[in-house]
This record gives sequence, C-alpha cells and structure tokens, in this order.
Amino acid sequence: MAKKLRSIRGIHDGLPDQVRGFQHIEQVARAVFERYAFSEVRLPVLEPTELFVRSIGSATDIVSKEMYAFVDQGGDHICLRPEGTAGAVRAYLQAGLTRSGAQRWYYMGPMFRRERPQKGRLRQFQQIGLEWFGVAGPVEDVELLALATAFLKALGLDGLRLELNSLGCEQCRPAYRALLVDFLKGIAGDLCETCHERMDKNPMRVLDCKDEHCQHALRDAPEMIGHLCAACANHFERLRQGLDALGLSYEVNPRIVRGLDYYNRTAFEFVTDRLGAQGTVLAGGRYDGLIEELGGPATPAIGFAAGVERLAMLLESPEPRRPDFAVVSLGEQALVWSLEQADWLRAQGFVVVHCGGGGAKRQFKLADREHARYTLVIGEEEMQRGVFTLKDMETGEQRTVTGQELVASMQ
RNA sequence: GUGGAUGUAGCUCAAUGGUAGAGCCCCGGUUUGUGGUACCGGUGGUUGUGGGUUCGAGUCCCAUCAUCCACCCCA
Repeated sequence: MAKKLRSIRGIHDGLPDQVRGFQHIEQVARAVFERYAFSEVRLPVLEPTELFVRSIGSATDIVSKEMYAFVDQGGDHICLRPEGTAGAVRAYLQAGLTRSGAQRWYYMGPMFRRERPQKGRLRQFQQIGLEWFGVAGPVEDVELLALATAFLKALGLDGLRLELNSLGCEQCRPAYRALLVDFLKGIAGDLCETCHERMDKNPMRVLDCKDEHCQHALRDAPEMIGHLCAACANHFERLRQGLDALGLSYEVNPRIVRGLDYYNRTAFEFVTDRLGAQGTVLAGGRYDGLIEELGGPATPAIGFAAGVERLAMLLESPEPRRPDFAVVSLGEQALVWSLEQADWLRAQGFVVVHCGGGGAKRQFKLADREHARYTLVIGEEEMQRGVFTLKDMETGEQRTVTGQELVASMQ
C-alpha cells in the first residue's frame, strides 16, 4: 500500500477468527428466540434523522452529539441508526400491524454512534435486539427475562448479574423527579461537576454517579422504587413474583437508569465485571409510550438489545473447521482429474482444500498448515488406477483406496 | 468532548543522540511422489505522519493521526 488506508476510527473489520464467534452467538440467539416464537426482521440501517429525535429524545447524548447524520443528495435528513428499537417501531407502524395482535420480533445488525472508542465500545457495533409489541406485562416481562436468561445460558455465560428496576410511568415519574431534584438541590454543594449537569439534563442519572463523594451524599436520596404509583408498584411486584417462581435470580438496583427517554416501568441490565467499565452486555425494558409517541395507537411494548462484541469478548472464539481432506496433486497430467475429485468429495459433504499442484513437499506443507485430517495424494499412477493414496496426517499411515471405499470409511 | 498510556519488518519486541536488529511467520533449498523436527538461503522498514532542535534524531521538543484504557455515555 502506497498510502495507508485505514478503516474509520472505532470501526473495525470482522476477520475470520472473530466472525466465527459472532456467528455462534447469532446462531444461538436464533435458536433460543425462535423457541419463544419470535421472528427475525431485517430493518434499514439508514433511517430519517427525525425518527430518533422523536423517540430517543433530543436531549440525550446519542441524538445530540453521537449520530452519524447527514443530508443526502436529494436534501433528505438521514442518519445511520444508533439503536434498533425506534426503527422497529417505525416498521411496525408502517406495516399497519397495530391491529394484528402482539408482534414478536428480533433482529441483528450494526448500529452506529460517534463516541470515543474504548474497551467494549465501538463506533460501529452489532446488536441483537428483540421487541415484543402489544403486551402490557408483567407476565410478558417475566417471559422476556426468562428468554434473555435462556439465551445467555445457552451461550455458556454464567456469572452475569441481572439487575432490575422500575422507572415508573407518566403518572408517578414526574412527581418523583420533582422530589429528587429538590433533594439534589439540597446537597448540591457535595455533588461533582458532572452531576450538576445531570441535574438539569437527566436527574435520575445522578444516582448512578461513580464518584464516592456523590454516592456518600446520595445515601438518603429518594428512589423511584419507593415512589411508584399503585399500578407501577403492582406491576413490579408481580414481575418479581414471576421471576421468583421461575427461579430466576436478580437483584433490585434502584440506581439503574435507562439512557433513552422512552423507557418506563421495567428496566433491566445483565452485567459482568469482566469487561472493565462497559460491563452491560444485554439491557432493555418497557417502553409503553413510544408507539403512541411515533404516531400510533397507545400500545405497550418491551424489548432488549445485546451487544454482540461484548458477548464475544466473554466467550472463546470457536476453532475453525478443519478440512477433512487436503488434495495433493502430483504431475501435470493428474491436475485436472485431481480437481474433479476434490469437487466430487465436496459434493459428498466433505471440507476439501486443493493444494494447487507443484512440488510434493510444498503441498504437504500446505496440507499440514491447514490441519487437514487426511491428505489425498492424486498423481498419474492413482489416476490410471482410479484410486487415491490416503494419508492419515496424525499417524502418517498411508493406504490406497477407491472413492467409494473412502466415502464409506468416513461415515 | 476531556484525561492517561502507547506507536520500529506481516506478528512479538530490541537498538548509551552516532551504519535500524532478533525471534516467529512467509517464500525457496537440503529431498523434482510425502508434512510436523533440523540445517542453509531469501523477501520484507522513508522507525504512524508532518515540522523543529542538532554536525547527526527510532531516541529530545511541538503538532497531528491511530490504537488501548478511563471519564462522559451506553449494548
């Protein structure tokens, strides 16, 4: 390369070793989600900018400074999606499904946020998301958490902590918020600079501050949990009963706050302490107001998103599949026939690499490097007799076989 | 957006301000029908980039870009 061409900052290439891990996660997700009768949807990566302004909230960091938004050649304001829920709701409304009963959707694909990269945080990252439209819970909340748990368990992830909270609703949150702001004003002198900013933008975030002084000052802060309206309190209580009944362990964390404006009531995070500062691996909650907010009828809904790269960091990437056979072709005369034999074996379902002809030593080296289980030597002698020389690469044993014998012995 | 650490061969890393090196990998040979071991040889670098200081800069200074980590925020 004359000049260094690099991918954009925070946007990484998925190379084979890593992608095998992604594929495994996706495969497990599909299997588990389908068992709960969810269906995959494929949604646009490009959406109108306004969609996110109206759903996530214009004051959030995501919308105010992290979106890849631009005006296209036709003058339209479009952006790369920073998350999946808003687009899913848009699609649900656009397809006219509001009177078709509950919809169970999942999707996987890239999201884009222009943040400063760090461990577990990229500018283009992949999410596996799931949305359940038209269900008010709390039964469905329980089922969704059971599904999420089943997914993570199927991946072999243990040691994840489920943290649960209720964010209240339109009825009870405003009063609580006012109460909290009053409290915060009283202790403002003890709060850090960023907390002062949070007091205006999103006061509930103050509760989540990592600063020790702030946490000390906040020890008597009012919590949403203690100020839920009767309906929200009942919802939360029945959710907890359901989780207990299914034996799903969790801890109530009154400080977890979902970052996006549209969440209400149930909020949850599956977190690990193995990923540094970005320990949230799967998170979501209820967003009963969003569909109406985007122009549809009042429709309750709940969903979550999981970070694929974060999950992958917690798992071993699977080993590549070893070729069953490496074909070593000796002599110009046998080359074409050896290629035909390689294809014939592939048609039988075997993984076959052809070593390209040329020197025997070179080809055996390739076969070794590919970690092929067997090498098939195909030279002029074999071609005339219609057989292969089969070499076991571990024992070094060699014998002559016909194609039929070979296929039979591999069953 | 803020702060810290780090940028030398494809990879992992050396080089008191004085000729840019090693190991691994890759290619070839010792063996023109036999790999993993061994030996021999070879390819490969404007030291991230651009300035500055100096007789002389991989080394010191400034800027910039990128990576990593943390803040912020979030999956």
